[in-house]
Amino acid sequence: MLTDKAPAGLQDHLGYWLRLVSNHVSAAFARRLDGQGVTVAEWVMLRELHGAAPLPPSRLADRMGMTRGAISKLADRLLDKGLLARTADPDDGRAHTLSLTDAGCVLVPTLARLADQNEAEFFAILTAAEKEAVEAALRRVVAHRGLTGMPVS
Amino acid sequence: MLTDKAPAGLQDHLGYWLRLVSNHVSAAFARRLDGQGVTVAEWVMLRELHGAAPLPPSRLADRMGMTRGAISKLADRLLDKGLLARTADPDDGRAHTLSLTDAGCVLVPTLARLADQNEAEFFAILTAAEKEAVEAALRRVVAHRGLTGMPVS
DNA sequence: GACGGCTAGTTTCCTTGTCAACAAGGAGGA
DNA sequence: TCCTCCTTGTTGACAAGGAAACTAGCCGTC
Repeated sequence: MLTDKAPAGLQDHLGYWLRLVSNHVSAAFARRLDGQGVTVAEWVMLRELHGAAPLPPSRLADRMGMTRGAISKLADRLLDKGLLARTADPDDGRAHTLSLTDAGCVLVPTLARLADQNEAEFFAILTAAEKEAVEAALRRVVAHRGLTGMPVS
Repeated sequence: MLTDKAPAGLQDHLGYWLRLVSNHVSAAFARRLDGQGVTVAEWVMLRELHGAAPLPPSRLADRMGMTRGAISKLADRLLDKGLLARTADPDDGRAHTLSLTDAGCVLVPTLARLADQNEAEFFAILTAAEKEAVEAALRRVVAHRGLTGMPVS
C-alpha cells in the first residue's frame, strides 16, 4: 500500500465527538420541531426575536451566523407561516425590522418546551457536575477563540 | 406582549454550546481543507477508506450517516478528482466497491495533519484532563443513546 | 424456468444554504 | 446641488444533501 503509517483515527479527535453528539441532538430536535411545522433555523430565528425589540435582518444574520441572503429567505418562509412580520423602517428607507406576530409569540414557549425535553432526554445520563464541566470547557473555548454567531448548519 | 414568561435562553442548553463549538471547528477545518481542494464530507469519505478494504457505497452510507444517494454523488466528485476508484463487484452484478487511488492514499496523511492542527489549535486552552472529561462525557451520551453514523452535516 | 419480492446504486426533484450581482437609499465632500 | 461611496436588503445561480422513484440484478418458490 502506498500510505504513510496510519494517521490518528477520527475518534481520537475531540471534534469528532463534539460533532457526532451535536448533529444527533440537532437531528432529534429537528424531528420534534417537524411536528410543529417548523425547522431548526426557523426556531432559532423565532427564539432570537422572542421578547426582544424588533431586529433588522442584518443583525439577525450576525447573531445567527448566516448570510443576509439566507436570513431574507428564512424570513420569507416565516412570513408565509404568519409567525413573523416585516416592517419598513420609517427613518431609513433601506432598513427593515423583523418581529414576531402574535401567533409567533404564542408558539415560542411551546417550541422552547420541546427544546427542553430534547436537552433533558439527551443528557439524562450525565450528572449535573458533568454537564457543568462540559459547558464550562466549551465556554472557555468559545471565549478564548472569540467565537460568535452560531452557524445554523 | 402576548408571551408566557421568558423560556430558558438558548445558552442555557448544553446542546447550544455543543453546536456552537462544533460548527466553528468544522468551519475552520473546512477552510483549511479548502486549500487542498477538498470538502469536509470528502475528507470523511477518504479517511473512511484509508487503510481499509474497499467498501460498498451502502456501507459508507451507514458509517457516514448519509443517504446512499448522497454517497453516490460524493463518490462521483472524488472520482472526478482522481482520488477514488469505483469497481464493479465481479460476484454480484449490482454491487460496487469504492477504494482510494494512489493519489487518494497519498493525500490522506496530509489532510490528517490539517485535522490534527485544527484540533490542537481549537482546544489548546483546555488541559488534557478537561479534554478527557469532555470526551468521556460525550462517549457516555453516545453509548447510552446508541448513537451511530455521524451525520456529516 | 418464470415470477414476485429484495437489494444495491443511481437519478430526479426539492429544500436550504452560500456567493455574487443588484437596486435603492443614505452621507459626505467638491 | 451633484457625485461618489457605503450600507441595506433582495434576487439569481449554484452546491450539496434528503426522499422517493427508478433500474438492474439476485433469489426463493412454485
